[in-house]
Amino acid sequence: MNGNGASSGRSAAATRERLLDTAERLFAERGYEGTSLRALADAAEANIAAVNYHFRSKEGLLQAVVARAMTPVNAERERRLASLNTSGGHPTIEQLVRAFVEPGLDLVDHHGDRGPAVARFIGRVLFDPSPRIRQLFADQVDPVEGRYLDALRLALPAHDTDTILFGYTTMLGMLALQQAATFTPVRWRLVSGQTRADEAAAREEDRERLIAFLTAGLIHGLAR
Amino acid sequence: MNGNGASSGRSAAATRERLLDTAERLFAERGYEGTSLRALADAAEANIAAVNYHFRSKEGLLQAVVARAMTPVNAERERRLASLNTSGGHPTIEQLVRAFVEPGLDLVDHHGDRGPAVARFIGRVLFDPSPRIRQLFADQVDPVEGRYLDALRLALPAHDTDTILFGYTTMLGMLALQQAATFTPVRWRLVSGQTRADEAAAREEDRERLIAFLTAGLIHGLAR
DNA sequence: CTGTAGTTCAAACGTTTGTTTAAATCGACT
DNA sequence: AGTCGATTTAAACAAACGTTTGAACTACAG
Repeated sequence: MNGNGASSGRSAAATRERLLDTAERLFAERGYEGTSLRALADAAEANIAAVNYHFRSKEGLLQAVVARAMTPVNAERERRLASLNTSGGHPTIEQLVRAFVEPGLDLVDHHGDRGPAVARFIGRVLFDPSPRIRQLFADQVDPVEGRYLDALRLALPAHDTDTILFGYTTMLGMLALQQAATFTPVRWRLVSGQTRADEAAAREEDRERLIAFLTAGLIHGLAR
Repeated sequence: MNGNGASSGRSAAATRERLLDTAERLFAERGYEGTSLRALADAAEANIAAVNYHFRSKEGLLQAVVARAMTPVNAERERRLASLNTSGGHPTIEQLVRAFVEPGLDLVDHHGDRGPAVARFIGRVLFDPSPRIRQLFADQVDPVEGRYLDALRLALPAHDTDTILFGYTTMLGMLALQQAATFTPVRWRLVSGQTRADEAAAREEDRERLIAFLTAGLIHGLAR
């Protein structure tokens, strides 16, 4: 048997990795349906058939990209949630918000150059119309989701299930929204010529804004 | 000249209307790219070429659907904004939120059977990956958007431009989110068998929740 | 009845889509 | 050197896409 895969023409069996990286970037920029396998293969400097060889299909590739991006996020959320529960006393709303939102936002920082692409990709997937794709994503997030809803319920004992669900959905949606960063009115952002450094600072500001906004909304913005 | 259009095989030149209604519904359910002209024509009981005859192209059809849905929303927003400005004194945050959000949410109620489809359609368009589509929508909303940002700035004089933009983007995003109603964890919603009446009641509750959440976030959740 | 403009229709256009095939090429091991 | 399994490649596949065509059909005006 061969075992690893250092192979032919190019670098190694890094073809698989290149396909993942490129898919992540193109799916983030153009969406899943908007990205053709041919454009993807070209950009990855690979053959069209390589996609069907390494992953089963285009959807298999999507699943792999989602899994690679979400696995660490899920783990980190689980870790933080457990840490909050064992540290005695009920966690505060802000602690819960941070435990959910920050692992998502950290996608950007923990992946070097690929960071922005990963985050926008996940945001896009969340908003995709296709039930198939949403199901695919839900399967990845499902287990942690249940525990979070339970924790939210404990932290907001005065509210009914619908209200809790609204709060959770809002948190999830606003996170995805910020990750997709899709429709900030462009003119305004471009008024001041932004440098690379400015972008990083703006991201940091937006992170705290998001957490503050969500915390305030959950505490002061839910009926009863 | 002919003038009107009562015509051949079927009812009238209601073909145009049927195409608009069907496109609205299918675009809402499957997204723009996910809807083929053939499936659309079948569902509308029309010929494929009818789309290119009545509208110039598939994108022309999309533009027509967006315009039909957004024109009254824009007008209503403009009307409310003007009414707030002439009634003396600065409008409150909640008044501003309502003036922006309610015309959007009213889409559901003001269109009879088509209501839910219209709202979800607009939500979907807002989250579409394609720059073309987002541009198309921006062109419809642009003029009112500027006036809203000015009003927000006046109502929140202590905050800088970035913060105002964050607040506006959040408002826009959460409205679209609720309109798309795309990723409420399905299991939870279905725990209690919901009747038609329950859905209407739940929508009314979500409306107030959204307004309260946004108001609270804008007042208590923005730094400085 | 004839003429004309508006609308519908079946059919075909040329691309592009995701997927499959079968041969070529590779590195590792005996 | 030679075999084997893993990988890459060019080529072709059928299906679906948005769009265009030209004839058929409708209704009304003269």
